[in-house]
Amino acid sequence: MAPADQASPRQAAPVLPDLGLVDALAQLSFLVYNTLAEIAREHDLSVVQTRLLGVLRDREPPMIVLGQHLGLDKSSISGLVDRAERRGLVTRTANAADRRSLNVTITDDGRELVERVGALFSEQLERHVATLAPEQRELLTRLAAQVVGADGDHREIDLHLSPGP
Amino acid sequence: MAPADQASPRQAAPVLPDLGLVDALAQLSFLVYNTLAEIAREHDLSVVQTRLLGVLRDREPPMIVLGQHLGLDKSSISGLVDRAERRGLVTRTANAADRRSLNVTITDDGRELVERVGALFSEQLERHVATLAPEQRELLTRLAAQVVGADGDHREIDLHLSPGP
DNA sequence: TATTGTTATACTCTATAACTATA
DNA sequence: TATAGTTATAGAGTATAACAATA
Repeated sequence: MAPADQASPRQAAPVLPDLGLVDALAQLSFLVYNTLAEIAREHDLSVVQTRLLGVLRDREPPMIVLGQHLGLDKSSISGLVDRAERRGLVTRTANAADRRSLNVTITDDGRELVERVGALFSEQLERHVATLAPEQRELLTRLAAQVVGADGDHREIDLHLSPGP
Repeated sequence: MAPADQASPRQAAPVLPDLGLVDALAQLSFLVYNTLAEIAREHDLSVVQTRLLGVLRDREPPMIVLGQHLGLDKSSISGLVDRAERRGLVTRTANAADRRSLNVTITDDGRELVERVGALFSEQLERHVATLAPEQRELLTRLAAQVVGADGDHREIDLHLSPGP
């Protein structure tokens, strides 16, 4: 490519679009969402399947609770778990306390898969923020956390990616 | 941070989760995405239908170009436009320069709808960042814009919501 | 009676492959 | 031949409604 003149991005100056808060947030979110969707797809997962596995990393909830975590109807969960189970990523297990209920458990394969996807997602996101200086990253983290923390009803994404310091 | 003591959120302090950058970004993005999805759904729109209308606000592209904007195969665009056209939100019009091609145009109804959804999305997002001080909002905007601007291939969300000052 | 989960049904969204009509 | 668009088909994902089993 290299259109040389016309718009000569000589070097560093990335020609930042002058966005308002709402547009900037919308575009950032879209970028992040697409990043996850793309990596998931490369592993034959949808975003919702990835979220399913993410939730199950540290829980073995009954179907109905899973539905609450993911914001889905129980009939949607049935199908979702069907497909994941068919692929050997999760299993349904009996619930000792209530015989109507079934717990959903991630398998070793499922765990391995979600960890791989999570790691790649994390790497890619790091690449996206690579132009930020350390203090800026720190700042962005705090601001994002504050906005998220101020929200009440909080659907799950829950890939808890950062291994933490 | 200042985690007060174990778990006594005396008052204002919203007990911010101590997230890493990646988790904070993921959760923020998820929050924003869900906000749009929910408002769209209340208007019988999916996120992709909303994006379709958003793109068409200032363009009348041929189907194939629409597919490039939205990152979809031409067959997916056919169906998408079919359903939107059936609802009277867009129309297909002849392309003078190439008789194989059809331009897609938003209707007045479509425009009205996407503007309503965009306004509500904007309001809701403003509510989400309401806990930020003006300088923080300014900062978040700049940081988000910088991350977005550093990205190359940029799929469209394009609701250009902020009427701008 | 109420709740947990499944199934039947219907619709959107997506892609691949085969097709038509232009170019 | 190559490109723009449609259609047929297949599958995921979603919800509503009706159902069975259990509480």
